[in-house]
Amino acid sequence: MMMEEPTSGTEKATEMAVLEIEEGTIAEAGAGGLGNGVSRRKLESRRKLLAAARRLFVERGYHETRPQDISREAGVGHGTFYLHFEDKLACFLAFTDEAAVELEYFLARQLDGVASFEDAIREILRGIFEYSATHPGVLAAALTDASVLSKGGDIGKKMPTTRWADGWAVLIEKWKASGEASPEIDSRLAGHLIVGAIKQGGAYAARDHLDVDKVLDHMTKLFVRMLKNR
Amino acid sequence: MMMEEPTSGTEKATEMAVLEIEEGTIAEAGAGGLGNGVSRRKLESRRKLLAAARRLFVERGYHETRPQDISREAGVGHGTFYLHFEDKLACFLAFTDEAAVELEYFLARQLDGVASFEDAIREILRGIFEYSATHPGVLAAALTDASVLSKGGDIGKKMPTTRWADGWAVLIEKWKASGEASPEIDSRLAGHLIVGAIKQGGAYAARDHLDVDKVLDHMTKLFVRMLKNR
Amino acid sequence: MMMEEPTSGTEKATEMAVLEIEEGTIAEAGAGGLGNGVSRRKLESRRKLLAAARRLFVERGYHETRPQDISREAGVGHGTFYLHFEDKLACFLAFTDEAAVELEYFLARQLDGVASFEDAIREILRGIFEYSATHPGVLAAALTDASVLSKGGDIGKKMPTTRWADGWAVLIEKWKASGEASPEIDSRLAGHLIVGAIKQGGAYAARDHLDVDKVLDHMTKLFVRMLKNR
Amino acid sequence: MMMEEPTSGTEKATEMAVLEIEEGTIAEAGAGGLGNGVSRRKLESRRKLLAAARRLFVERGYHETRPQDISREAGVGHGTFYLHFEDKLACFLAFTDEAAVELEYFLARQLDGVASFEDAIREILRGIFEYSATHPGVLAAALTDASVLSKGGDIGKKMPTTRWADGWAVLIEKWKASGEASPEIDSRLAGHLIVGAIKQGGAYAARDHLDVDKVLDHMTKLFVRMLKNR
DNA sequence: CATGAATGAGACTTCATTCAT
DNA sequence: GATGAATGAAGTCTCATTCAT
Repeated sequence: MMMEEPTSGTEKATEMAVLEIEEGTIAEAGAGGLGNGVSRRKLESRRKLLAAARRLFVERGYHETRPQDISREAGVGHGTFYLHFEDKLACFLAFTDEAAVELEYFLARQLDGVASFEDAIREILRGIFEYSATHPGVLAAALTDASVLSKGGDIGKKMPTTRWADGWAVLIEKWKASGEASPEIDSRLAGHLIVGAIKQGGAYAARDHLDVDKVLDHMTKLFVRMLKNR
Repeated sequence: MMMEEPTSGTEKATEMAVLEIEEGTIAEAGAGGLGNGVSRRKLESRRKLLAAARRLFVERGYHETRPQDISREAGVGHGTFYLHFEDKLACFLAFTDEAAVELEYFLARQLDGVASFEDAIREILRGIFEYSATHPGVLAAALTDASVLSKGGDIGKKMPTTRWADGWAVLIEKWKASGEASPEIDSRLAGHLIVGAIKQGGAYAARDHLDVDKVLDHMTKLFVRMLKNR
Repeated sequence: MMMEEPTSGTEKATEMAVLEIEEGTIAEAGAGGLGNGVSRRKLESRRKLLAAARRLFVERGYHETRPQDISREAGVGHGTFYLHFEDKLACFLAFTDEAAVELEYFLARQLDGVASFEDAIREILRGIFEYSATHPGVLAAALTDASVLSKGGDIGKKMPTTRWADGWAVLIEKWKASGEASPEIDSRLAGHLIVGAIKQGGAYAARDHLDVDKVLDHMTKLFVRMLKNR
Repeated sequence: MMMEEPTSGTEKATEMAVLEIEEGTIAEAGAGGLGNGVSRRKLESRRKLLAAARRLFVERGYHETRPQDISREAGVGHGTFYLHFEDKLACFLAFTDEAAVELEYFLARQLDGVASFEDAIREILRGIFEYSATHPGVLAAALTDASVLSKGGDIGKKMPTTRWADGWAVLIEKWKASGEASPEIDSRLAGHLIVGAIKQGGAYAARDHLDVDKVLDHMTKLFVRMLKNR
């Protein structure tokens, strides 16, 4: 559910989300007539590269994907890759960011009009699982440990893991304020624990082909128990 | 224990365990002549290689550690590496197993005579944190995602992550039986969630230099809340 | 003295030399209306490119300077480079020619009204050293070995080295005719020796931060000794 | 005479000189039985690589010679190159050193029993020209400007140019002491001038196919005039 | 005429593994 | 059993040049 082969159905949603973002950018670029042609061409290349990168990073993982493969898959020259990304790592981080933005956008919808704390947790998890179902392997790939990416240690960029942990922390703070979550919880730590648990649990569920609904149910219950004010 | 898979009770505090075996060997050697000497030499090489591998895998990670480095660090010839390990991956898995065994042995002590469920969780976590303090980086390295290790996908071996998740599952089952943990918990899933949470939480705590005791306290509370029967 | 950072003082002289050529062109263009605008625009681009090329070839050397760098430094598009120069080598040779013309123009002034043979040598050297002081690195760059420039061997163009060696040969012939220089000297060979000596000596003086006046004095004496009729 | 096509006659002398040096090394290694086998194999590889490097650097120049070409020419694997040289530059410098040692050894013979200052100059030049005749292109290649070799500027190693300039400086000092050379000469500067002159003059003579004996004669005369005490 | 995105051959270097000694 | 020299496929990235806009 959270790993393995990329599907065809995937790309539609992906491209949609990406398009929306890019449309925004283009829209911002404004009414200019000339610049847009150039810009469009370059953006098109970048889009193709990023889509190819996503496919390959998901399918093969970071170390098994060569810039060359990405270029070929994207149907552009080898050099074009380096026109858009400083290096392989930058490309991976761009993929990772894209996935994060995409999931967050996805979740935002999921949470629309959700009232209770328990429902929110369930809907977020449901969103993640649905995203994982329609974008197989993307989350697993995007959550790749930063430590295996760079030679010199720190990357400097905020990886999705941290980003999402922070997101959870914000939510937990809100629930603490509303009295739904226990006031004694360290929300940042709890955020990290939850993200770690989701990552591991998702991988386990995918590997052993567990029933998604049951897992969702269970995880919801466990997280609620962990956080709920009593 | 001559080649291949590292052993069960063996690697106490690695070096200690090895010493014990060697003492055994030496004792045995008593009457023996040639064969034993050879065995000792081989074991000695393997021990040095494994110790070097651990140092380097911890310090630099899997991809940044080359068999040559391990051999040099161990003070043996490069070819010797392949007398003891089929390939680099096998060596890493041996390290990983060693660390798992070591931690389990460490935890076994920690749990001696612990009665209540809450105390058990606290003591296990305390054990993990203490082990991490005395063996910095080892757990993080040993928990390296299987997906970044091999080219062809599956490894076939049970990685520490799974192993420890199973361990937690067994404990949870026990606690369910004694009525301390909620009967409705899926212990295997919960085991994975906990391992993921510990991994992520530990990395977060280490990265941000959090106070270990506070983290320990918090994590204990959260896990207890998650599991406890009410 | 003969190397290092390009200065502002440089550009004035450069532009002057180039301007003279351009003025000719513009004058020729005469009454034309449209053509002139285009021509001016094109010349402007070429001038900017050449100035940028000089800065970069001096600062980084031939192999470390890419056409792209030159274009960016010149503030024109990358493609524009190839509108003005057949390839990178042609651009370098243009730079080299420009420097040669410039130095010759510079020296012509220096030699105005110099009578004796010894004074002439001293004034030429002084001119070279002054030029080097106000155009740091330009001569060193312009004297780059032809052999490191092209893949296929010969370049076909006369490089400054040869050009200047020929210049010295002409002078020496003159001095031979006037009885000041020894008649038995092979002036072409001597010209090359002198140019080689100046190049090497200048590099040495620059590298070791020698006192310019002393070096000038010494070199003058040595060359005079070498050539003088006795 | 000092450039262009490498010949067959070349290699014999080269290898001889190299062998002598290496025999010395091996001899030093002493009577050891075991180590020698290994050492011999490695030295053999290095010798083949260095011979290949010399051939290619001479024939094509530094920038047109790839490590890969050197390995193939030497009949060893690509990786072997990096077993012996840290990088391409290190290999070039090794070649350069070898040539310097070789020429110095060559010249030492030439100078045996030469008494007068004029004879010494003539014999040194004759030695250089003879070396150039039997090792075509080697000196021109070895005298490659340090500035075109490395990206970051300084190399740190003393190039043959400097080395030989220093050699001349020592000789000139000696001649000054014996009263043969003018006492007012700055020997270090003069050394550089002479090396530059020889380099340039040699290149000119080679390019224009001048008669070696005439050039030798002329250069001797000019240098003697330059240095002689009167 | 001007632009700058695109190109792809090819540069240098690394490293897991083998094999002669 | 031990050694370490040797291997060569593969990796990442550059850059002189072209060409669609």
